[in-house]
This record gives sequence, C-alpha cells and structure tokens, in this order.
Amino acid sequence: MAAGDRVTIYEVAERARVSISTVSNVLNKPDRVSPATRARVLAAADELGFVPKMQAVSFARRAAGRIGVMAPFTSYSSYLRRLSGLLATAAQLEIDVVVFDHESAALASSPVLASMPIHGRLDGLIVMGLPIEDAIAERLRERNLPTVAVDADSALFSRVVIDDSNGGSLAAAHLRDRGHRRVGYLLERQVSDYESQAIRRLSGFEQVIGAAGGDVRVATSDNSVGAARQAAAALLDVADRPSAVMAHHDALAVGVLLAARDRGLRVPDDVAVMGFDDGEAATAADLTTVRQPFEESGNTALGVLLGHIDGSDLRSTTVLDVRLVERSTT
Amino acid sequence: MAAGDRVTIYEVAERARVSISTVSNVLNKPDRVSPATRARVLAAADELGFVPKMQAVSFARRAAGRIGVMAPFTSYSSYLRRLSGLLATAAQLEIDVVVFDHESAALASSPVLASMPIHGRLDGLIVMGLPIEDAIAERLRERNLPTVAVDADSALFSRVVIDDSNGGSLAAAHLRDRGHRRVGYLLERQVSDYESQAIRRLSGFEQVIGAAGGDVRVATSDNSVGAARQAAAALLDVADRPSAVMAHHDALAVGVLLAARDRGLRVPDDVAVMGFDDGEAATAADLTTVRQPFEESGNTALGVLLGHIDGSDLRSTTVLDVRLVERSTT
DNA sequence: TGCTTCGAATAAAGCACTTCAAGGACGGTA
DNA sequence: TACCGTCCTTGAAGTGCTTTATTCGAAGCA
Repeated sequence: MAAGDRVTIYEVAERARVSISTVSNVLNKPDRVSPATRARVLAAADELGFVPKMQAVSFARRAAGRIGVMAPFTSYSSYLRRLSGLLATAAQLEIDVVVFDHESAALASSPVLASMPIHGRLDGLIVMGLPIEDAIAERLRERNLPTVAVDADSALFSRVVIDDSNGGSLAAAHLRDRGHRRVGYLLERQVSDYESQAIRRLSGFEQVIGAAGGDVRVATSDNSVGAARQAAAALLDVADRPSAVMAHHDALAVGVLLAARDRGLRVPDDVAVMGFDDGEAATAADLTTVRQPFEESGNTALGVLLGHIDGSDLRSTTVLDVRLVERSTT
Repeated sequence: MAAGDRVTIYEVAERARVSISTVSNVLNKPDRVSPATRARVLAAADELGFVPKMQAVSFARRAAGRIGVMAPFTSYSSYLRRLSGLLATAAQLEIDVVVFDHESAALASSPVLASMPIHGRLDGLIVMGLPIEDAIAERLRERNLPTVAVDADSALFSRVVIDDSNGGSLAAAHLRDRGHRRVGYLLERQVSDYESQAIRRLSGFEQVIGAAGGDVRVATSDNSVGAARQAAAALLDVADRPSAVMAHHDALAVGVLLAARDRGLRVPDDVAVMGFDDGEAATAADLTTVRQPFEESGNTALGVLLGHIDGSDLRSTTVLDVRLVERSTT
C-alpha cells in the first residue's frame, strides 16, 4: 500500500509555492499563467510524479470523459469490428469506452432505482445493431444523454447506417451477371423495426433480380449457423432449386454452405452462395459477400457522438457505402 | 437541459425528512436503518426517480467500480469471446468494464504526466493474450493496481491459462488414432515469452506423435489467413507431403485449408487439417479443432481479479481444460 | 504623485456522495 | 425514579479537483 498514496494537487502546489488553483490552471489553461510560474509548477509536478485523479477531475467537471457502447456482441461478432475502429480513436482522445453487451445489459433494477445501469456515468452512448426501445429512448432523452444509433433505426437520435438497399442491389447484380435468374434469399428472423433494415436489403435485391426477369424465393432462419443449415432446406429441397442463394449475413451463408454439402451439391457449380458483412466467417468459408465498412462505422459514430456532446443538437444520418467482395462461392 | 437536472441525495433527504446520511445508509447499509424510515426513504427516492451519481459515489468511496480489460481484440477475434463471458458477470455485479485494444493502448504520454492512460481510474486490470512488459508490470505493481493475466505468462500476477500441452496432445492423439504419422505443424511467429505458450502446445503435440513413431514437421507463419496460406507451402510442396497439418489456431488452419485447395488437394482425404480455439472461423470452415473455454476464462479472470481487489495477495494460476471438437476436416 | 487598468494569483465555494464520531430517544432494570 | 445500554439518526469532515469572484501589484496615464 505504501506506493499507493497518490500525489495530490495540494502537494504540488505546496512544492511550487503557489495555490492549488494555479496548479489546476497550469494543467488546464496554461496561457493564464505566467511562464515562470508555469515552469515551476510543471517541475514540481514532474518531480512528485503527479497524476491528476480522474475520479476527482470528472467529478468536478461534471463530465465523465467516458462513453458507453452497447451492442449484441455475443450474438453478432461483427460488432467487435466496429468497436475496434472506435477504440483506436477513443484512446487518442483519452476517452474511456465502457462496453455493454446487449444481452447482459438487461436492467439490473433494484427496487429503488428503476433505471438503466448506465445512467450518470457516461458522457454519451453509442447503441449498435438493435433498435432502441421507445421507453429507453425516452429515458435517455430525459437524462439528456447524447446518443447515436449505429446500424439501427431511431426516430430520436443521430444514426450511422449502411446503404442496405444498395448492398442488396450489388449482390443481386453480381448474381444476375453470372446468369442466375432463379435465386433464393435467406432472411434472418428478427424483431421490431430492425426488420426494416433487412427489408431494405431484400428490396434492393429483389428489385435487381426482378428487373432482369428473375425470381426471388425467400426463406427465414434464426441467427445461427445451425438454424440456417436447417432453414436452407426450404430453398434447396424443392423441384426447381434456385441456382444461387443469398443470405442476410455471413453466418447464415455458412449454414447454407453446409446444407449444400449435406445434399452433395457443389458450390458454386450446383448452387452459388453469397453472404453479407465480410466478417471472419466469410474469410474462413471463402465466401463471396458484401463488405460493410465496420471500422469506419465505429469511428464515424464516435465522431457524431462527440459533436453532440459538444452541444450540437442537430440530428444527422450518415450512410456508409458497401462493396462487393468476390470469392469462391459464386 | 431542463430535464437534465439530476435528483440528488439532498432532495430525497428533504422529502423523506431525514438527513442525507440516512439516505446514504438506506442505500448502502439498509439494516442500520429502522424499517419505517427505510420505507419512507425508499418511497421518496422512487417518487423523485433518484439515481445515485456514480461519479460521486466512487469518488467518495475512493474506488472506481470499474475494471479494465486490455487485449489484442483487433488481431485475434477470440478475445471478444472471453470478454462476453466477463461482461455478463460484470453487469450483474454492477461493475463497469473499460476496454483497451492492445494496439491502441499505446501511452498517450503528456510531457508532464508520464503515466499509462489507465492509471487512477480503475480498480483492477485484466490483461489478455499478450505478455506484460516488465516496465509496465512494474508500474502496475507500484500503483498497486490489481492485475491478472489471461492466456499469458507473468511472473508477477495471477494467471488464467489453458492447458496448452494437453491441447497439443489431444490434437495429436486424434490424428494418431486416424493413422497419421507424418504430420505438419504450422506455428505462429510470435514475440517474447508468449512463445512459451505456443511451444508448450507444440511439445504436447510432438510428444504424442513421437511416441507413436511419427514425425512432426514445423513451419512458421504470421498471424493472418493470407500469411498462413503462403506459409503452408513449406509443408505441402514437398515430396513426402504430410497427411495431416495442425495449425496453432483456427485462422491459420483456414489458411492451410485454402492452400490445400489451391493445390487441388482434397480435405481430409489427401490432407487432414486441424485448428485450435474453436472460434467462428472453425464453424465456418467446418474445421476439426480444439476448443478453449473462452467465456469461462473471462469469467474466471474476473473472479480472481475481484479476489485481489478485495485484498487477497495470493498469486494464483488457474488452468482451464480444453477439449476436442471433431468436424469434417480430419 | 495619484488614479486607473489589466494580468496574475488566490481564496473559497462547489461537486454529490460516504463514513464515523457523537447525540438522542426509548425501553428496561434496579 | 434514576441510571444504562441499544438502536437510530445525524452533523460534519472528508474526497481531489474546477471555477468564479476577488485581491494584489505593477505598469500606464495624466
């Protein structure tokens, strides 16, 4: 414990023979202090190894220097990628990032404090990949906690999303150009308005295939490789089997791949398969897919959030582009 | 901003007509307060929607209620899995988890404050997957910041590791039982003493194969699918090609898989392939692999850390078990 | 020389809780 | 009735920094 005793601003002040206010000013508003004094204070701080205690700083500043990121990390590994993009920037800005898994973030509501676990500790919040429930949104609003939604719709907050419709179109165009006309589409079974994202993607897809005189057959699956493997039956076990299957995201595509193998179908000759995201699974399965700019999305979200924290009240929507990544499954 | 005004303990006290000390006691040591008073205070708190401000709480308690997790999240996706295990538990305990990517965690050292960015804000630290540099370790020690190392060696701190040697043995036994005698092993090129982990895994592997009269050929690769795909040449492009290849982890195994396909080799008939970790890539590639208990490792680490925070000075090492997962590549 | 002005330094008031020593009330006992 | 001991409750002192209003001194001006 001996070494644990922190050096406080008082000791620095004493050593530099100034008041603590001056020490504080040296650290925060150097130009308000005469060069001579400043030098003396800095020297004293260095000699004592003074490190301002964040606890106290943020307490006195009424700000946390800390933002939260909530996402379904467990369910969708892709959110980690967004997080890393954000982390790099946050570290430079000396902002701490507290992560919440959407599953585990369920309100640990004590009888007294019916509130989200995050209240009051954060300067801002980034919610990824899941719709912000109205009740929660209202609370965030009330608490005046700046929030931005990533990869999700929100009527109240700024958003960072991808062009899902275009993503669907890109994929469809790729398949169309390879001659596919009868194609399957494996949709993820989802809840609430997150769906609209999935729908947009599907619409973009259908539009292009439809325009080419093709036909899209849609099946639905839960979010897991195993579920997709089973759900693919609806697409593959029919007389006029589609010559290509697009899945809502990579993990589902992997399920389709396995289902194809179960049936002795060759990929891509008997059936072409595409995913969406270009995550780790896509690389591993050598899957043709549509790449989302994950890292950039995290970064952008942080930028937008910081703008709001600094006072901007302008709701904004940032749409990021996607692009096709060709591999061996089409 | 109107709604942003927080309810403070003073207002609750006033409404319940008690002192703030009593309110504080109701929240922290309920049994020291008479039931009647307690009820009154709780009611008042509920009516006002009182939420204690963590800033102030932890400041007054001289504790942060917050731990840090540092890991190479960007480079190895598997660390996310460990993180989720930890997150669930942390949420229940109302502990915030601040994440640092090992890459971006480089010291943002100001001229005055030569210190790690994490000092003074955390109650404890979990360092995953990378050796703790001596200089850093010494600083953590000095600052008296409880630390535990996961999946890494450390002379100073408690550790949570897997039985690498056993993992290697398991894999080897599996291949041996399938008749493989001439096998390749793709090692990851690594730095410093993290290597010892890799070495232990390899030793366990070699021992079993050796005991069966077999022979292990070792090649080295950087950490990426692409690098592994190239490095596999050293194993596959030789006269007496191994009938099986084990890779240090899944991503490398995927590289081997691709390399095999490049050469028109069938898996597992011409060459069997195994990985290690059982991450997302393993599922996607339907790879036989050795599973690490990721979630559990995160949880265990948190438990150990909490013990240290609560005062235990006992250095400990927890070894977690691994197990074989058979899929289609062997 | 006397008065103003302006920069530099400071005192002191927060910030929103925890905690501990101390005070009060009340029932029980002699 | 007087004295004790217990259990609640409270006042007040931290916690370590920011910030605002104020003071001090010296330079500038007439």
